[in-house]
Amino acid sequence: MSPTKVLTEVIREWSEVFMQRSMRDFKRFMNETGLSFSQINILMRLVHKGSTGVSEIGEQLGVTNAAASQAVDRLVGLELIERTEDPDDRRAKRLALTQKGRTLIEQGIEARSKWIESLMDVLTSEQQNMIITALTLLSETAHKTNKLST
Amino acid sequence: MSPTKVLTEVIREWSEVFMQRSMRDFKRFMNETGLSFSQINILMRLVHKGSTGVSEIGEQLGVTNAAASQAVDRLVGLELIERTEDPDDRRAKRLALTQKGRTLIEQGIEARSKWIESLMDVLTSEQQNMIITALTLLSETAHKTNKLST
DNA sequence: GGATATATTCAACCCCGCTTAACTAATCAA
DNA sequence: TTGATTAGTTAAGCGGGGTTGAATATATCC
Repeated sequence: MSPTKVLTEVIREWSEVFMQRSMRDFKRFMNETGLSFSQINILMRLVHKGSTGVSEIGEQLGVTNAAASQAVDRLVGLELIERTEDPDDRRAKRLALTQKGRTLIEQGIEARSKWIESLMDVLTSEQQNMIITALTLLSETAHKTNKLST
Repeated sequence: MSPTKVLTEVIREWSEVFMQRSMRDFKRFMNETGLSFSQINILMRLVHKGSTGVSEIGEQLGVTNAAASQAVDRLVGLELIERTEDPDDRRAKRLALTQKGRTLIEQGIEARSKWIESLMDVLTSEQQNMIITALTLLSETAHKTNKLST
């Protein structure tokens, strides 16, 4: 087997395992919070980007502005995000997480993290160190390449 | 900083990066295929488990059997899964992916994999090897512990 | 063989999230 | 200034996906 084949195979395997697990946890998170996939998507976006406008939300989700506006409205109602006027362009709105929203979404990320941590428990500290190095490298690379693409 | 702190911090960072990216790609996949979160969840389950009954589906999704039955029905209508009588217990149905369904969901996994592969492109082959080893280890560990919990 | 349990489906109903279309308000440009 | 564009909201309507409750068919138990 060629080295490239090994690489893609390993990644595919890991993606499948990770997705399988994530789906289950994510569904559970949706049920617990009562939030929809799109709503969580919006909150995640805001964690990552700080603040954005309604159109950008719609664009990322691949839905119309109307849909985005409605989704935002529900989240504002739940006090998970704040919607204020953009002082520079008063047509636009600035959307940002409330503390409540931030806490909630970070709990979701924590839950995901905990699973990987639990995997670590059965490994030796050398193995753990290697994985730490690997994941750090992947995160850093992701950040660099994200800057280019987004 | 203690070693444990480093570990949790690294994992949290990676989870956030990965989730952020996954959400976007996943939503895109949903839009392209026209499938809902639950439907994809069911298909993923079948990729993983081979074949199951309707009740198990409902259980995994945390919904009633009626809801699971309806969801299954729609997927059968789309020719993504097959529903046949269980010869051992003729009250039950056996659900399995069609070739069409299998292909579709594997494309989804492929898409997820491709992102990680693209990250690899900018790394040296030593770094790549380390990541391969790390992910292999994680996958294996996940499989082992899954056997215990499920 | 009759009562009970299990697996699934059917029927009626409700809510959410999406779409299109119409509307308001602010900004830009000639 | 006015006409076009841009950001966002609102309204009406549709379909998906959820619920409960009853119906159906098969299995199991005594």
